[in-house]
Amino acid sequence: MAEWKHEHGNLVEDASGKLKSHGGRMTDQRRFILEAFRSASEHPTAGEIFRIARRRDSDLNLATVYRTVRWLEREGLVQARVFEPGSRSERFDSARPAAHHHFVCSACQRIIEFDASGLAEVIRVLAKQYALQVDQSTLVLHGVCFDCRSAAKAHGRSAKRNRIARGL
Amino acid sequence: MAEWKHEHGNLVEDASGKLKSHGGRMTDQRRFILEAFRSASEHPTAGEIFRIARRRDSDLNLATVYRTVRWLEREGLVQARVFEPGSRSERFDSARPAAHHHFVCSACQRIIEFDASGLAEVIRVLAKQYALQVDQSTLVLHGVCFDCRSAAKAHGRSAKRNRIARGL
DNA sequence: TTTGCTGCAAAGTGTTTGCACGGGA
DNA sequence: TCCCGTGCAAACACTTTGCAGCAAA
Repeated sequence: MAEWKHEHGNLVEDASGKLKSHGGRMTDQRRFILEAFRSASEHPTAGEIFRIARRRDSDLNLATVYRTVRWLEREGLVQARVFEPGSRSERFDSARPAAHHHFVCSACQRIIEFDASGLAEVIRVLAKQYALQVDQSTLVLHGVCFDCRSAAKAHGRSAKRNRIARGL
Repeated sequence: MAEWKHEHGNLVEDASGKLKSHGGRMTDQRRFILEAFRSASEHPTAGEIFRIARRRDSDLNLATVYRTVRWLEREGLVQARVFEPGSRSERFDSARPAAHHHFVCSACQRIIEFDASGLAEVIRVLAKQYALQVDQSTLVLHGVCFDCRSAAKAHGRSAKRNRIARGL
């Protein structure tokens, strides 16, 4: 995975561009939200973005965060995802062109991204076999990440301590 | 896919078994819910199960449906899934031992199951590469199914008419 | 009689919407 | 001036929970 915390690239600039071409405005709130998105842990929820952005504008409202992420979604700059039923909140993911997939650690909740190049071939075969037109694929793996496995092996270093070590 | 509507097998019997071994009771409500599950379209929501089961017991309550499906989930007989963020409800899936994956048709909303045998190898490689312990994998494909593609090609047979033809 | 299951209503969570105000183009 | 974006509160959709009564063992 090289770096589990990947670059969100130029979300702010991309968004500014989209705004200009639609007669929209780059307000302080939007900038704070975009920056929060960028500094948040991977795949933040609306609430997580809100809590971070609010540090810069204590009057910021959750509704504004939702409006902004939904707008980013419409513009194709981010994607909403639900990684597990039961955790009822959507997580937002910078929608990069290359298909990227996710591993969710059931111990520390970390979400690791990866490219599954081999998957493309599997899907191609399936599409042919079942005569499907496949537009999008989502692979989510659940299990235990390397750190948590090492931790468990080492001895009592708990998933909780892993989370804390990562600042979550 | 052989048959898109697969056998839910003996959900009722399986459930009875689990009930007996835990001192539980097979009530009418539970039976109606289990049978509704079986006769429902693939991957029903709690609401869909409720609407069907209520035809047999007009006093049935949604809360009872939720309690029952959550219990089935705990017993490992069904699995909750969210196929698309934005459709806020969970869908329930008979949890068969073999990993099975899903294709969601964006035209007629049909959910098609398939076995992706090739996927296992892809995952094995990923697990090794990233040093992950993978316990569960979920592959969801979005696109257009064979029927809807044919329909579109044939001429105006709409996705809606497809749905109706399938009794949804 | 004990205990499990139910219906009901209320609460809870995450997300969306109507509205009036305020500020930028 | 126009109208976009905001905060606020209410509405929403889905799911869960507390409780009292009922029913099966």
